[in-house]
Amino acid sequence: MENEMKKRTTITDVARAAQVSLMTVSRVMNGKPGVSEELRQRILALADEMDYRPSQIARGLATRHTATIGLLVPDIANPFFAQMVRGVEDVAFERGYTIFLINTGEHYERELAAFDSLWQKEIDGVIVCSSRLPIAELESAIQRFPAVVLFNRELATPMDHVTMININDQLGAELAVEHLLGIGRTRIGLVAGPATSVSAQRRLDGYRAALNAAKIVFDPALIEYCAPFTDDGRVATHTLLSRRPKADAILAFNDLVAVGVMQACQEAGRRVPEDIAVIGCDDIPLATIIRPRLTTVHVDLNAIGRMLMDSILTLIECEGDDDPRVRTIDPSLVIRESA
Amino acid sequence: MENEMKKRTTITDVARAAQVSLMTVSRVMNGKPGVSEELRQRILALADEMDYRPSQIARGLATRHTATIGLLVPDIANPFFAQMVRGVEDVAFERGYTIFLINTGEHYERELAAFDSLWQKEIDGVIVCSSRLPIAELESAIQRFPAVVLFNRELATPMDHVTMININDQLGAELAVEHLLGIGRTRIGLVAGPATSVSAQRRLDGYRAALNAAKIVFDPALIEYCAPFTDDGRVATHTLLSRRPKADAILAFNDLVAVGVMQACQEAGRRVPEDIAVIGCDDIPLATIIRPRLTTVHVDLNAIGRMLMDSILTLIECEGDDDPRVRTIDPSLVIRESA
DNA sequence: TTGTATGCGTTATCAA
DNA sequence: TTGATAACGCATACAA
Repeated sequence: MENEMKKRTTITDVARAAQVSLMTVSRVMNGKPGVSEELRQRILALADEMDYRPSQIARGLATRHTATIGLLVPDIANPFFAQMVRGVEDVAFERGYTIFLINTGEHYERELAAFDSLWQKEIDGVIVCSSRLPIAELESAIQRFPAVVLFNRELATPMDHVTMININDQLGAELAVEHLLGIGRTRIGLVAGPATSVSAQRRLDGYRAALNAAKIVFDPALIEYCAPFTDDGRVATHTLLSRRPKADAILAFNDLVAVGVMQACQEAGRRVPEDIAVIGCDDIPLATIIRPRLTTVHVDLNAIGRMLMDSILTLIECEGDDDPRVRTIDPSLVIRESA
Repeated sequence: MENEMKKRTTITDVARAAQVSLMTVSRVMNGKPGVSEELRQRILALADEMDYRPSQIARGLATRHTATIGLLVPDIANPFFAQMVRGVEDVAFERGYTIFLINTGEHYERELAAFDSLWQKEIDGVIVCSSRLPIAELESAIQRFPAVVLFNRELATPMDHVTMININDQLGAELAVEHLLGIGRTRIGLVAGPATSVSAQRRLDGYRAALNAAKIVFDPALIEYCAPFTDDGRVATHTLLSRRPKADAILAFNDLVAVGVMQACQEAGRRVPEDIAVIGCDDIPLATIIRPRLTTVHVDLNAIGRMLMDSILTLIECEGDDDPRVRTIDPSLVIRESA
């Protein structure tokens, strides 16, 4: 069996067919000046007829630009990232770029290997979401790329070719706790997510700050860490509830966890929101699907994705001199039925 | 501002440093024979020290292999595809390949443009999920690629370099309807999804076949098409219910739609599953999150993703002579609480 | 306005 | 076991 394709038409083929030099065709394909309108039209028609498409990889070798971006996410199956990735890819497509998607799976070696792999592909830039790498490793991993956008990670020393975009998780948690306080809840639990997560840490900070502002003493027994999934949230909530049966509200690390919290409450004979109010984070589609509808800290994931891609493009194309290197996104609270 | 990176070390740099020719280094990096063990070790050490990584794009130009696969999906934000993509990417990573992800957004021109874009990147193969292109367009779009895997689309004429993998949606629907029949339901509605979807068509076929086998006459008024999302399913169900108030079961196009069906039933004062049994399709994570837990037609999305990537690799690497060009995946019914 | 020579980083081919 | 040379397809710099 031979599955040899018919050879791809090259710029040379077109030049030969048009009886002109390579360069004339090259100029036409790149829309550069210096070709008579008549010739231009003739070549365009011919190229189209011959179904000629310039090889991006030959072009890349010559120009050092591949019109290609690396996108690192912990897990595309997580709706949080899936939604963002869609935003990234939409903008990429509009602007003629293509996305290399890699899942790190929260796995150390895999993330390092991913950087190496992308480096070999000579990408124009890389967008790194929620990297779990230690700060030193991360810095050395990204420094070699021409442009970098870091999502939900901060660098000690800002670098010229990297933009950092962060969700103000602390503010989000504060808004949530303030709302809970406002509806009269004072024994507020926190199902806090992974202890190693930067976001989790920032949300804990916000939680404490809001309690502090209301002069409520912090009770460590109201905190329970867990993996960022529904069932883990459910289990963690049972633990929390058995330790502090009088809790009258719970803030969850994310919406997935929040659903687990609600399940546990129901299993423990508590009504949501009457007995226990529940607030999630992120506002993924699930939040409006579940009953009671989830009150949650909202961020526009799709818009963030678009922003990530926009940012890396200004870094690449405009050399983005007058562009802020640090950007933060303020979430808002969406009040639905669970609190 | 200059964000010029330090130049990437090339094979020439390493050769010069090692006082050998390009070719020797090339042989070592590719693990090819014909280099003395001593030299090999010396060069390996040197390359490592100099942090040398071969440029995949130069290599691609020389070999016509880019270790790169295109992956077309309608929408990565759809958990069905997100889960599959994760499986694809996992295998790709294990095998040293990188994935170009593109969303077609169910949009005609965008899908065509995506094929063009991937063609220019000189990918080694493309995995196409649930293409919405008319058959002729699809065939002409894929024929130029060296290897193609088609998911949930069938070609009239099997081609040598394309493998087709399909979920047996008809069987899935049959299993669901048979179960419904088995628990005594006879007025079974179908919230059928998009009329243009191949899967929807196949599920309708299965639905009719199962009714037929049970000698129940087909009632078109029990069918309602809708977009494949929760709220659309909810609306469609209200329509269906107002037309056929005595329906005692509903099969939904997918799990998202099934949740909408359950919501509509509750809004219409029906209990699930007592008054109306509900069955979904796909078994996405949501199915076990929602209450009552969703009875659904199960497929292992992650495994399918892995299979897609495996298939394209055998097409590429083994020239897959003795490999079936058509493969079908039989779903199974997972009985939980909603039916 | 058009063309020629050269190089991008790598592998393939052939020679030593 | 090693090395020199020619591609791969395109763009840049410079000539005509």
